[in-house]
Amino acid sequence: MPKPVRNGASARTVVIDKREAILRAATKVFAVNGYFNSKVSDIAGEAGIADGTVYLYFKSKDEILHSIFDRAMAEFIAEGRKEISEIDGPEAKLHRIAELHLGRLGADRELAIVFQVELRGSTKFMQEFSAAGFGEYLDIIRTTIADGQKSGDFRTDIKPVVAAKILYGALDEMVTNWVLSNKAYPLLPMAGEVMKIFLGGITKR
Amino acid sequence: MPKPVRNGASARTVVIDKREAILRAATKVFAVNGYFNSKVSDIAGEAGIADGTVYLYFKSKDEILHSIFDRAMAEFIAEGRKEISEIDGPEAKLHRIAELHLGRLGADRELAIVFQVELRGSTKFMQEFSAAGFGEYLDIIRTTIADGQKSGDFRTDIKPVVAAKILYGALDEMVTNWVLSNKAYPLLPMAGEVMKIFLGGITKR
Amino acid sequence: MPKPVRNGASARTVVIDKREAILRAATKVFAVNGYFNSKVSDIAGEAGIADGTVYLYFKSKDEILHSIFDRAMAEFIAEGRKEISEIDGPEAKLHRIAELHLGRLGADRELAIVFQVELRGSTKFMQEFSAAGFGEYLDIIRTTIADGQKSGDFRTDIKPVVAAKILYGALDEMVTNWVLSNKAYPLLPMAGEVMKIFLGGITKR
Amino acid sequence: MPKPVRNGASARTVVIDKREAILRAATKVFAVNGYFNSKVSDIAGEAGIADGTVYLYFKSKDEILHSIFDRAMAEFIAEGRKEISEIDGPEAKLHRIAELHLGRLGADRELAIVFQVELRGSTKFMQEFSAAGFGEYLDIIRTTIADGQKSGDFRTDIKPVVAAKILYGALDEMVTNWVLSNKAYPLLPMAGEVMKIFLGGITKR
DNA sequence: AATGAATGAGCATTCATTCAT
DNA sequence: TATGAATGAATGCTCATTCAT
Repeated sequence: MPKPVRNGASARTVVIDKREAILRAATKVFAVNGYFNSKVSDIAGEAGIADGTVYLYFKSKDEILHSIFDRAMAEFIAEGRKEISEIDGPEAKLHRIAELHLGRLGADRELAIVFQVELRGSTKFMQEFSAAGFGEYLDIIRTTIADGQKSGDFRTDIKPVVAAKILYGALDEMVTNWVLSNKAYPLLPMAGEVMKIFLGGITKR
Repeated sequence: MPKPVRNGASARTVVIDKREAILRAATKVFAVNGYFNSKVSDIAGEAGIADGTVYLYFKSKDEILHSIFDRAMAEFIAEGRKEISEIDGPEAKLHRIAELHLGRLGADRELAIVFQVELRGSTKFMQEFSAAGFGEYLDIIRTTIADGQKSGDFRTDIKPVVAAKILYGALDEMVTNWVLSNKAYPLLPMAGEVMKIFLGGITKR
Repeated sequence: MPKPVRNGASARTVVIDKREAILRAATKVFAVNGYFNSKVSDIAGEAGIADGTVYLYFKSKDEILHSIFDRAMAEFIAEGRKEISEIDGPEAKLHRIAELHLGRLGADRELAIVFQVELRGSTKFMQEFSAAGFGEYLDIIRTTIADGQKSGDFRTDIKPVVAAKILYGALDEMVTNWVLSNKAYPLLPMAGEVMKIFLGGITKR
Repeated sequence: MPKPVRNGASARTVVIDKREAILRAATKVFAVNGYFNSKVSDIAGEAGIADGTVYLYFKSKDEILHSIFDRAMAEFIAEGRKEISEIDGPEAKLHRIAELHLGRLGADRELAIVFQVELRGSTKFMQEFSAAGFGEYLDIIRTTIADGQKSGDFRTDIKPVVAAKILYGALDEMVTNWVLSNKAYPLLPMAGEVMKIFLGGITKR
């Protein structure tokens, strides 16, 4: 039942905006205080709405955290797939993944904090996380490496799964260090550093 | 409720034992439920003591988590230093570090869970963690790599700090994956896999 | 959402209909969940209107409960007065009252539940209830009994007020038992059972 | 592990006392405000303890209400059984039951309020109530009436179940009226009034 | 040292009511 | 009239910590 709309924005837009506002506010609040130390009223306050309103868009505090992850991970994966499909050569593809990974999180410190720190606050969540998007992400890397082996670019004496975890772990560590560091340095350039070593390790000589 | 003492253990020994018992119990409880979902009474119950007794050995629940880390990290570093001092060659040293890292955590799944998951539940804690032993651990790796560059074994176009983080990140990811995996596989052998790639990446050709 | 109107009903009629619909819906909802466990939105949903619309017809949730009682009690009393005025003899009059009481509630289980159970959820409400229609109802019974004493039909060594309460209590208990019983039996026939004993107790021998 | 006790009271006694204190406080608070309008902190305050302490003795607010009923009903039934076993003749037995019923509740107005009003605030509770002690109580009355029929004292053209409900309903109504009345009159004497009519109605002529 | 009963601050969530449209 | 999104006050319950014994 669409109500008359004054400007170009639809009623649906308003809803999306408020949902977005809550997610943004929650990301910020979680980043600063941690999930367990954040109160729902903090999130509502940050979003400029009443406490109860949060529950019109999310079922629980927990669901907010999940949504932050879901939304970001979906974008992450979609963007990743799209970009590497437009690039030729496994080395260039991996390089691009590393740039996307560090570029995206490096551009949104709060999101990075939630990803690196809060998301891991519980084994339960980590396992759901692992079962969901994370596995898919790791798979993109693994496949790219396997393709590189078939094309003769990469050493065949290494297991793609393991190599994928190593690359992910290296990138992840860059982010965690960056997040926890007090010094403000750009995260994106670390992609080159990581790839220099990683490609050195997997490329055929 | 003084327990009968078998050997000539002093009162001090009893204290140490009880402190140890609490830390062991807490590691187990934290591993299963997560830090925030664990009650002090759960820990006390697991340790077979009264709730209040916990506070004779630790100032707060938070301090217990810190102590778990402190104790493990101290052992970790001491053992690491000792072992690599007995080994010659930067490659062999790094290899030994990887083995120690995965060997130790692979032998104590509960400790591994607390390290990989619970320890990261708060930015605040992560920063303290970072400031403390973790930096020292990373430094051992960094120094070893720098030594390898001086000795001509490793490429000099990479920054030791970055390479150290990459190695740590790769090892860390192995542990996290192992912890979150439902399949029971040995963690230690992954050390070889990681080193195959990492050394390939930093060794001069 | 104006519904198509079949007959020449005025806007006023629509209002009355909606008010009725809310009361009917509320009776049903209260009967199932109890007053305190019923949400205004449940009532609105049952009535097929928006939550806010309820407040165009009733000032508060509390007022709805009052209105259910008021409306039913007014009907109850009016019908009672009318019927007993058409009947001769105090015994027959009391018998008719019992039949009306059990007949009416026996025909509307939901209303009966609200009367027997929900209406008594608060001392405050019970006192208002008592002060209002209930006293009037009891008075009809009392007067009939007093008349029977004057006419020489009933024993004069009993107080009409007490006897009236006893009859009301007996009928009320029949309803409560019927409401709470899982077995489906007709309530009306219990009127005869009650009167057999009650009249036996108050009739001159 | 009995701790040294100063006076004759055991540790167990202390617990019982506090549990009792909570039940007494809750009965008072429920009587004044009604169950749903009473806060757990009100009960704790009335009992002179901290809010959390309530939960050391009761699982929930709901359980407190149940316990009030359970305890009182158990006493009620035990006392009833004992007394009527010591009395001869069905008329005298029924008379004693009426006296006990009105005497007990007439001596504890708060308990009476909870019994008459709060206990009926929810269909669910009423059904549990019905299934539990209440049925047993009604059974005592029913059996006594049936015995009176066998002994030739009571009319045999009435069903004992129905007669039992009528007596209970009459007594119950006396209590409810007394509870809701603003005038302070003694409840116990009403027993005689009720029995005068009830026995008149069921006794053989 | 050890106990565990008692404390009370803290918080997610609900829902009656309002009001802009 | 009607709507239903938004509000925000209200509260049962938990659990880290204390302390009398």
